[in-house]
Amino acid sequence: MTDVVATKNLVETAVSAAMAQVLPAELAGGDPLVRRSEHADFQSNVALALAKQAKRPPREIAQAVADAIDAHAVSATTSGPGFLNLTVPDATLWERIGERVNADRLGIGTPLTGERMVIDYSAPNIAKEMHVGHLRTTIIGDALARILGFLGADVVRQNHLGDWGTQFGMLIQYIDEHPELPWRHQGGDVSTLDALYRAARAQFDADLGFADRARSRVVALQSGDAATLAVWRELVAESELAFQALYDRLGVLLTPADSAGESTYNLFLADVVEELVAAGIVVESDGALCVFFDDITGPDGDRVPLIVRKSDGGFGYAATDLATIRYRIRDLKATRILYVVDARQAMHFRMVFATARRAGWLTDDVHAVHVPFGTVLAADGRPFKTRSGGTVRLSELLDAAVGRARDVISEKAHGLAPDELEHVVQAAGIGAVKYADLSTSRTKDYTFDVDRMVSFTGNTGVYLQYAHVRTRSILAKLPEGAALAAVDTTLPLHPAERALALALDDFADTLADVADTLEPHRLCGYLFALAKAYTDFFESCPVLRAETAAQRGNRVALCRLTGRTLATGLHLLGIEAPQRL
RNA sequence: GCGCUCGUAGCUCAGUGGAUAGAGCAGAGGACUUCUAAUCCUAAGGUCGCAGGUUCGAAUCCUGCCGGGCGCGCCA
Repeated sequence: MTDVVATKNLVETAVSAAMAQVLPAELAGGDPLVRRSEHADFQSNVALALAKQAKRPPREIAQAVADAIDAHAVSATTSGPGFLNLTVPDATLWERIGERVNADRLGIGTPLTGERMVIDYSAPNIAKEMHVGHLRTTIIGDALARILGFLGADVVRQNHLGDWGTQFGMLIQYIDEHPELPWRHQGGDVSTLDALYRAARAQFDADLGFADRARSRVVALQSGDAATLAVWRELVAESELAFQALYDRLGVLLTPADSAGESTYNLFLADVVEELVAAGIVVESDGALCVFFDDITGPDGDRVPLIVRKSDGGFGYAATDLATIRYRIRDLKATRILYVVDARQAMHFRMVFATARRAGWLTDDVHAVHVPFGTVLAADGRPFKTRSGGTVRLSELLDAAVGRARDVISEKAHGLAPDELEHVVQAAGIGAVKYADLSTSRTKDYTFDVDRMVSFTGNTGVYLQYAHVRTRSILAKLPEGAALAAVDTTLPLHPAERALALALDDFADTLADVADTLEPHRLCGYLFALAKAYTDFFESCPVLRAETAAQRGNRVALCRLTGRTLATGLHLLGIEAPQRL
C-alpha cells in the first residue's frame, strides 16, 4: 500500500522551505497556513500572520517568501495586503492523478493505525420497534465506524441494546398470562412484539393486580428465575432478528456479534459500586449511593447526583454506564470511546466520564467522547413523540423513501432489468434517507421532512450516485484497451480538469478532518463539491470524443479516479453506489 | 436559577481567523440530434440575532444582552 502525498502537502513543504530562508529561525518553523483559494490553486497567509512578530510589513514578507519559493514546484505571486497566491504546474497535478488512479485505496494512508476505537451506537430497545429516534445514532455511528476503520483504526462496534429493566417484568408477566399470543418466530417482524408491549403497558397502567404481578416478575428476572429468563432470552433473540433485518436493509454494519446490551453488565454492577465506595467517590444521600460534582447543580442550587445505586437497592442506568466504560477501557483496551447518543444526555455523560476519571479508569491516554446529535423534529418544527402514538416507525420511513425512488426511477430508467431496477430503487431510496441525515451538521436539531429527503435534486444522495454513474457509463463505452493508458503529464490542463484534479486531491484531508471532528457532514460536503467539479468537467471536456488519444487517456484517468473517489466516499457513508441508475 | 446548544438568503443548510459570506430548494429566464438533461448556465435574493471588545483582518475568538430548543435525584 502506497500513500500518495497530496499536492497541498507539496505546496506546504515548498512554502516552509522558503520561510526557512527568509524568516528568523523562531518564526520559520510555523504553520505555512496553506489553504485552497479562489484566486489560485492555493494561498498562504503566513505573511499576514507573522508580520507583527517579524516587525516587517506583510507585503514585504510575502514578496520575500514568494521570491524564495522553488519556482519549479510552485509559482507564487503576492496580492492584496500580503496574500501569497500559489499555483502548481499542470504536470504536478497530472502526476497526482496518475499515482492515485493506480494506487490501492486511492493512495489514502492509515494514520489511525494502532488506535482502538470503541463506537457505541444504535442501541434499540428489545421488544420495541426502531423508530425515527434511532435513525441518527445508527446512521451517524455507522458512518464514523466506517471512516475511522478506513483510516486504520481498530474499530470495535458496540450495540448497547436496551435489553434489561423493569419493563420486562411487565412484558413477561403479560406473556405468561396470555400463552395463546403468537409472538415467537415472526422472522424479523417486530411489530407483534411492539403490539405486545403496548398491550402489556396498557394493562399495567389500568390493572393494579397485574402491576403487582409484573413487579414480582421483575424480581424473578433479576434473581435469575429460570423460566423467566428463558422467556426473556426468547424476547431478546426475536428482537435481534428484527433489528438485523433492518440493519441489513439499511446497509448498517452491526451484527449480533456487536451486541453488548445493558444486561451484559449486570454481573459487574455490584463490583463497580463497591470499587467506587472503597475509593470514597460515592456518598449516601437520601438512601441512594451518589456521586456529586461541584459544578453540576439543579434549580434549587443544590448539587445534582449521579445515582449509582437507588434507595431501593437497585441499579440504574448510571451504574450500567459506569460498568460499561470500565469494561471498554480495562477489557477492550480502548484508546478512544465514542458514544453516539442524543445531545440531551450531555450532562449524564459529563458525570459518567468525570466519575470514571476519579475512579482512575479513564486516564489521559484514553479519550471518552460523547458524540451528540440534535433532536429529530417533525416538519412542523416540533419533536417526534416517543410514547404516545405519533412515532414514525423506521421501516415505514424507509418504505416511503423507497416508494418515491421507485416512482421517479421507473419513469426515467432505460433498459434496466426488473431485478436490477429494484436493486437501484432500494439503493436510491435508502441512500436518500441516510444522506439527508448525514449531510446536515450533526449537533443541530434535525428537521425530518420526507419530501425533502426523497427529493432527488440538489445536495442529495442520488445526485452523488448519479455523478458516479456518469463516470461508469463513460468508462463502459471505452474501446478495448483505452482504459489502460498511462497519464501523460505533459498535457495542458483545462480549467475544469484543474478544478477536478484539485478536488480529488482533497479526499485524504477531508477524511482526516472527519476523523478529527467526528462530523460526517464534512465528507458529504466534500463529495457534493467533487460531484459538481466532475459535472463541470463532464460538460466541458469530452472524453470519448477527445481530440487526441493522450487527452482521452488523461480524461479517462480523471473519470476513473472520480468514480472511485465518489464510490469510496459513498461507501464510507454507508451508501451504495450502483453502476447504473 | 444554573448548564448545554442553536440563531447566516423566503425555506433547508454549509462556512470556526483571511480577499466580494456560499450551496441546495422554491420562484424568474435560458440550454436536450445526451460520453445518461436525475444535468447545466444566467439573473435575482443577506443589518451573518443585537451591542461592545481582541486583531492588520471577525459569521468565526472573548464579554454582555435578546430570542428559540434541551437538560437539571432515584426513567433510559
